[in-house]
Amino acid sequence: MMSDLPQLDDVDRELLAALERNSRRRLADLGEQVGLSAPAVKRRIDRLERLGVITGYTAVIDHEKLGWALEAFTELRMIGNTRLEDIEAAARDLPEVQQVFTTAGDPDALVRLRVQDMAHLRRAIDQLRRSGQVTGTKTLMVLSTWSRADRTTGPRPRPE
Amino acid sequence: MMSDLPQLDDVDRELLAALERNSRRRLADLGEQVGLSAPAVKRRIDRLERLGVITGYTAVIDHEKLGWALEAFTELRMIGNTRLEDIEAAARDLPEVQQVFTTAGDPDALVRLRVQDMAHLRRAIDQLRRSGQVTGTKTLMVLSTWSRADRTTGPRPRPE
DNA sequence: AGTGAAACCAGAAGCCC
DNA sequence: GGGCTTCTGGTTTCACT
Repeated sequence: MMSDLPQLDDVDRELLAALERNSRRRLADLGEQVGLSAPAVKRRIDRLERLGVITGYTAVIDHEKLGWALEAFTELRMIGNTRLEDIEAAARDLPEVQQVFTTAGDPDALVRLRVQDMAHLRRAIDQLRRSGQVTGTKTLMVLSTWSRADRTTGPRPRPE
Repeated sequence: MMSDLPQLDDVDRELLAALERNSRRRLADLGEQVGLSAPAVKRRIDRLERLGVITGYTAVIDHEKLGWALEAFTELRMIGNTRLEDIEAAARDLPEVQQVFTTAGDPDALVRLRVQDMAHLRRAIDQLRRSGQVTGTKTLMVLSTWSRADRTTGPRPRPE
């Protein structure tokens, strides 16, 4: 996975930042912001996709409005010979799992969970303990979340 | 923030899942998948946006390809009278901070950092310690990351 | 690489069921 | 609430610089 860095200029970086904030801006809008025409912007974006700098486009969902109101972090500790990718693979099968981070050091992994209520959380943690070779967990309730990626401007224009 | 839950049916949920995977599918495509016409899909999406279930649309960026190859979690401990929102506000000003979670329990907050190298990480942690009323930090290097939101299908079709 | 004009096609709106 | 048709306008391609 030794991806050498593509050559990007300031315009590319500005486009990336704009698309991260709102991936549905019009090509002409983006062009106005960075000082290019719409076709030029399109070719830039195509290139960024081809290079793998942009890996996809996603809708930001407010899971609280779907009834999944609780969030928690669970630290996982595994038996010694567990491979990192197995930890990750086991955890991400659960729909409650939003993110998995394998780490160097004491907890072997951090799992971010989204659940509907405490009973649901208990079930999810039980599942985690069952799957794989977990030797122990420690769970931390989340009181508030802030994500840079979620700092999108509201879905006003909606070209797509 | 007591948002009562909007009434969503299975089609809504299927649309949300599809848009989370790829927010740039054509309305007609989405309609084919869920068994509706394109205008009907548009009305559904408009409603989901209006309800605040969909809060935005963002491009998924591979920060490793931008040279920000290292990731870390830093646990923050603050002096007793620090307000949660102040913790969050202080951390998110740093460009290195990707996510901030305030928690109930031992660490007061978890901060996910993205940096270019170890020197950069040291500077970011120093900043965190300076800003706000941090009494201590403990940092964990991340070996691998998996995010449900990043499981987008590649940017093939590109309507917008 | 970028611009500008033209063609094409997806999205938005109106209307009827 | 959904489908169909029309029309608007953004995206895309092409020719040129």
